Amino acid sequence: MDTNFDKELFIEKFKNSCNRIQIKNFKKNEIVTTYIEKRNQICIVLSGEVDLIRYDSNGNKTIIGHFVVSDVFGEVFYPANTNNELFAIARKNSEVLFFTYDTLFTKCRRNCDFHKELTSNLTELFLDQIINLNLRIELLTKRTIREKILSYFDMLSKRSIRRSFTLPFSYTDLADFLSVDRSAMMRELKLLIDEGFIKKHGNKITLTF
Amino acid sequence: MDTNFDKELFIEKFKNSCNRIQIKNFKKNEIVTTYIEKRNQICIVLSGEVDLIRYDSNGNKTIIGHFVVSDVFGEVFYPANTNNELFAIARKNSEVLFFTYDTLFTKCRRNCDFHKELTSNLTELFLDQIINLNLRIELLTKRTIREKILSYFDMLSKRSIRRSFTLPFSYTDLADFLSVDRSAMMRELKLLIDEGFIKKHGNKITLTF
DNA sequence: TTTTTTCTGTTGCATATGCAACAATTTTAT
DNA sequence: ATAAAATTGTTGCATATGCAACAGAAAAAA
Repeated sequence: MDTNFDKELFIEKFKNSCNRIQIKNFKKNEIVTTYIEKRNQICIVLSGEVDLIRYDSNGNKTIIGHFVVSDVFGEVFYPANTNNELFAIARKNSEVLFFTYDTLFTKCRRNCDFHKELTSNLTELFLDQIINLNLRIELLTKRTIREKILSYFDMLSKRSIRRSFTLPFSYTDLADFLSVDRSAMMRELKLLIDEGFIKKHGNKITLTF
Repeated sequence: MDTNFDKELFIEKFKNSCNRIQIKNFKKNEIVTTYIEKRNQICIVLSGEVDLIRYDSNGNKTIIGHFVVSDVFGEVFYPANTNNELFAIARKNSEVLFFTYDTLFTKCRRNCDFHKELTSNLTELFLDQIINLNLRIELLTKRTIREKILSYFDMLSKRSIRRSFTLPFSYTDLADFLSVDRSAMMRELKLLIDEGFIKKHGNKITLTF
């Protein structure tokens, strides 16, 4: 984004100016929230990383979303009658800010002027989230495992401005994120290495094409 | 959404109050916009339907998004260095509103007070778009064609509040939307019919489970 | 440290899905 | 009205992917 909106600053302001919000800390692997009838809840990651998880009836785990600092998530982003059981889990020790969407449109007790700004800043956060979701859809609509892997790696490469980067996931989780079978993904990774497209040391990947 | 924000009204206001926006009409199958360096462009569907399309190097067509009245789309929702060639095409005769994201934060010539409201209303539009994208991701992360079909049908069923509904796509396009092979999808549809899960007359589907 | 758990890497096999191809039907254009 | 184009419905075959299973490595817990 080439706007001059300062997310960090916004979050700092958010944090200190309003009594309608909560900030909680979570240790690695703690459940941050479940998506069950907290209809208007919005969460913002202040530090750490949070994953949104779905287990289907076959026991398949899918990492629906992977959120980092300043990313927004929460049940408000799902339609009311979803029959999915989703839950957010802290992947690292994390700090998460909670509020309800309604809060935005009513004054808080202190009548803080933070509300004036909040809406437009929230627009920016939402925009970023839409961009993330579109990237995710780009990935998921790729037809083969190979294409999914390469798209994702390409994205990480661009993000780090290097041909090398460290995966934010274990390989097990990467498979769940790309929504493919782990062993099939490992097989494809091996092929990509053998064919000289990538190099791999632990969870560090280098693109060689 | 259970807010009292009136999208139709907002769009009407939008349409009449500001000189920073454009409204264009498109006939069925006309290209609405291509995603090439119109970096901050935002589009809103005022009437009709618009699809966002990607063709990959193998000639596979994917319907990345399907937009209806009050849905937002545009290049602003994609990161700058996307190597995807996307374009939006009118699926029916459509009316589309265009503006640039920057416009929001500068006054227009008439100094209309529409800007005051715009941001918060845009937040609502963005929120709706996030919900749509999350639904799409739900679909795409389903592991089998059968699950994708049933999830999608379930969604349409809930939306129409009936067990019967009309597909907004041809079957060819439905396959491109679910990101699967058409013939494989047709085969699976036939199985679903044979096993008594659904009924199908033309593009009208009835759930029977 | 030692033990336990999770993750990685790999393979054989089963099958769901993709691909190609075609006729029949429906829709759109002339 | 007629021709052209697109969609639907179907099938045989090839293969990419999923599934199960396991051993070794690494990480976490005790």
